[in-house]
Amino acid sequence: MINIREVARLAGVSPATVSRVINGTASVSEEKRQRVLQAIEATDFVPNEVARSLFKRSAKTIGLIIPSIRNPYFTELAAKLDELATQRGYRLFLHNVGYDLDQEWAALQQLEAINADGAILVPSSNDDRADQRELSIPLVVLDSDFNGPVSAYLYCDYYQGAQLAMEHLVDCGCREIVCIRGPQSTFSGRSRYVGYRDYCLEHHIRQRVVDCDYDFNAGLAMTEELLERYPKVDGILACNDIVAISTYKILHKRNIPVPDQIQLIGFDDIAFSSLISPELTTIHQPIDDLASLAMDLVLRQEERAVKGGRHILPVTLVQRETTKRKDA
Amino acid sequence: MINIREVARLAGVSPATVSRVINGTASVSEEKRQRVLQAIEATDFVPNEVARSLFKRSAKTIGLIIPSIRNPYFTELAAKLDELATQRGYRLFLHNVGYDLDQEWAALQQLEAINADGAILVPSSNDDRADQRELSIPLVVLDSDFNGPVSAYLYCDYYQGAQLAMEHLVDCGCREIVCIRGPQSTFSGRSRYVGYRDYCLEHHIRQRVVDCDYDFNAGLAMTEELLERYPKVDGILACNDIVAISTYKILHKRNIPVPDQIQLIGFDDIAFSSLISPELTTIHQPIDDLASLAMDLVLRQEERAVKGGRHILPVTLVQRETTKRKDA
DNA sequence: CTGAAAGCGCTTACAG
DNA sequence: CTGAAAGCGCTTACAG
Repeated sequence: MINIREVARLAGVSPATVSRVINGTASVSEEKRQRVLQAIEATDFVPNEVARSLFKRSAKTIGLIIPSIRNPYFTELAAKLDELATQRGYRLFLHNVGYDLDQEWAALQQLEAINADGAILVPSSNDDRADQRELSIPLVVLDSDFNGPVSAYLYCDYYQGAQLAMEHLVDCGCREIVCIRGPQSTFSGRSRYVGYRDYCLEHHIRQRVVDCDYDFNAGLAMTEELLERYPKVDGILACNDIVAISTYKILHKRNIPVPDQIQLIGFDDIAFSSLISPELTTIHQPIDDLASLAMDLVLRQEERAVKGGRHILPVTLVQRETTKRKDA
Repeated sequence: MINIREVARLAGVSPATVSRVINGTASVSEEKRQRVLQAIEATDFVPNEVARSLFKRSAKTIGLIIPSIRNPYFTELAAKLDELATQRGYRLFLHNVGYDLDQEWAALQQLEAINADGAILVPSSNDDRADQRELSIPLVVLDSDFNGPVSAYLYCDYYQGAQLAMEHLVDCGCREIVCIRGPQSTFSGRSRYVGYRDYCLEHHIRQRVVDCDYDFNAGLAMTEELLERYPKVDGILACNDIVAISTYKILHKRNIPVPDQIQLIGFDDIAFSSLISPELTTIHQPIDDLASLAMDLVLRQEERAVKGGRHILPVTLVQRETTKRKDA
């Protein structure tokens, strides 16, 4: 691997001068500039980013830590964040931790160790302590609200989302609504469920709950169980779209008409939810806004830290084909 | 940010000794070891990975460059590769380049610049020259077969896959099969189409082709066009599963029964293809094998380079619900 | 077993 | 405008 000294030697200048023309950080006589440029050309020289970032203490990198790369919601978020980072001259370093708290913590440490300029964390669990130790880089936490020395919190109003969903299901005439709740160790799982629970409490509706992980197979299995346990169900509030899609699959297989016999609503509004047939009614999360704000927050922190700010984004109901209003 | 000198000072030893206990790279007296461990504990010291990798010339990182993070096929590949890398003590650095050749090239250079230990590239185009310059790190190219100074090539037998698909469609009684072909600048798009073309040539079938990008919206639009252009179509070979899913959506919307009136087959066998209803018949790619082999190849290269090896994996047809054999 | 020294490849004051 | 020098934070021969 060629280095800056080699290039300097070839061009007959000092390494400092080479550095200056590469970075445009000071004026260099046109003649030497040309010689340097030629030497770079001739050698295919690419400056060693590691050495550079050791000196600069910045890697021009933002880390993103997500619980699962197999969930399109996270993937869509990552795609948007990636775009934004690139636009601003940063790289996005995606860490997939597979809902493993140790890996999550390791990822955070690694980001710190590679001089990342900031990290965006979607915690694998709301109980974790990943944020408890003071980190040397700005940390924006998404989809969680635990307390810790974090730069900023950012999440959607899931509680409100669940209420919206329930209201809608009731408007559609459902009387026996069961909630397939996600992992209760998770902020999204918890607050969506609490939204459902409170709605039931307020309206004197009996709670009907089934527990489920955020993945296809769990969704398939739990739907079977749900039908067993609540044979008269006429409305289902799924903890997220991928589970809702699994749910639909089982209903379809059993020839249960949707939305005529059972109405179904998901959460997230991933791209697939409007691609399947029938299209899924769901609670839409403003992923793009979420990503923009998150990126703003991590990068702004670089200058002045406004610790612990809380930012809550609103959520909307998107009615599509798996629910139908009574009067319609 | 605390550094190794601080820790050494606290423990009353030299930085070299601290380094030795951290890395277990030489024996240290038990007493000093304890003092060092305590100092590390007390300061929450995390060694600076940048400095370390500057010295070692290895970042314990493998880069993965994909054209699009929004295509589940790439995402599933990334998930598997991530698992494998972690298992072997490497990080996976995912670069999403959005089918942009400049970004692809930049990503490769960046990986080189950060002392990555190797790169796995899924090229955005078969025409690109990303591999033309000698790289200083091992490069395994997936889903492409261009010629260049690459460590290894690895792809599935798409040509064969397309033939399998055609055979199946014909067995199912289709007479007017149209091929929604993917980008012809792409190896997968090209070889799948060529498989279709050659099958048609051999069996004296008229080619019916429509061009499409690898994404949902394109799939939606091109299916409309296809129906316009080939009103008597009774079989569709889609360039990949996400396009096939879009195609199904349009057929469903128009009340065209699948597979009774039109039979449909995809390519890739992403997780979603068996989750939608009806389940999609498709050509299965052995993603896990692909990932394992790719990881083996990049890492093995570290020791001795076997330049330009070509590895072709077989592909299988998975019949599900969007096709039906005549006799069935 | 242990420390002082040199070096990984850059960049930036500091002089001139 | 330009070079010599010091330093970013580690690690590993080299002595002892």
